[in-house]
Amino acid sequence: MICHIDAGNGIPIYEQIERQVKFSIANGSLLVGERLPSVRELAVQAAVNVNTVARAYRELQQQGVLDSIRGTGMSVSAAAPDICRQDRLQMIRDRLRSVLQEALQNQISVQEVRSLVDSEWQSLTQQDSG
Amino acid sequence: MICHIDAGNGIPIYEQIERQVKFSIANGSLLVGERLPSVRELAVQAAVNVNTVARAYRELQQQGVLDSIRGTGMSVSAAAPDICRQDRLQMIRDRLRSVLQEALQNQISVQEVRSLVDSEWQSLTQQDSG
DNA sequence: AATACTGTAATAGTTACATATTACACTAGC
DNA sequence: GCTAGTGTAATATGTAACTATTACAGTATT
Repeated sequence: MICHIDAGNGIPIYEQIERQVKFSIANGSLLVGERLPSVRELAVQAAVNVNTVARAYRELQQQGVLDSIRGTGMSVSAAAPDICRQDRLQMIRDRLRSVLQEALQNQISVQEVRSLVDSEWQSLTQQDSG
Repeated sequence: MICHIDAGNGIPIYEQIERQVKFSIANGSLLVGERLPSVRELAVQAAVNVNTVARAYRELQQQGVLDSIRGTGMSVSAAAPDICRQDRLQMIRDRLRSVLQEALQNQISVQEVRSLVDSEWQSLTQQDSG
């Protein structure tokens, strides 16, 4: 589990962790029953406080994505893949919708948006500089 | 000047106001020399505190977009259209980039993103329910 | 002068997020 | 039993954003 935290995107850190765990499960990078890194371990790796990771794990447990075994750790629940595959595109869709809404309200055309998407995607895939 | 505030998009209110003023100037909805609504007036219209509007206006003034005349109000500066036209797509681009970055990091394809853009755009243009 | 409007400023209180620190309860391995 | 590792919880601190309120300084109109 590698975790990328972007401090400048307006999404709380604990939520970014939640999202990335869900994506990893949807991808198959995390399998049912597999152990997650401990809160302390992930906190160090992501340069973040233990409480922040704990909050992410707690919410994922409440959503039924993770099983918590006190003293042992967190593991991917049996129901997790279904949940996460369902959420996979929806998570992106919601963020996208917010941007498109602003664009639409301010007289920006679909063509301009499409063009921005393609050019930015190309810029991101050429090299992971950002 | 009609101002749409979205409480759930992670962007501070004062910044949303800034952006919408800039878009309006870039669009030609606000012309050079034109008076903006007073801080109190816009605060009521947007259901927001006066201080929040004042902060947006102050920052726009510091960027050279607005001229402030104490006792009279704020007006669109001569330099504003150039600045705002330059920022127009860039503001959307930056938000878009952040979403695309998350999509890319989590194994979502360009095709899927393009499809989301088109379907969400259609959903937004069919009727302004959001 | 009086009034009503401007922007501006200062203060205080609230909420959300994140941090640092300490402690507790549980489990596994020796 | 001891130790080292789990998740969990409580407390305190700091910061950013927002609100509410009050006050002040300038301008325009009457």
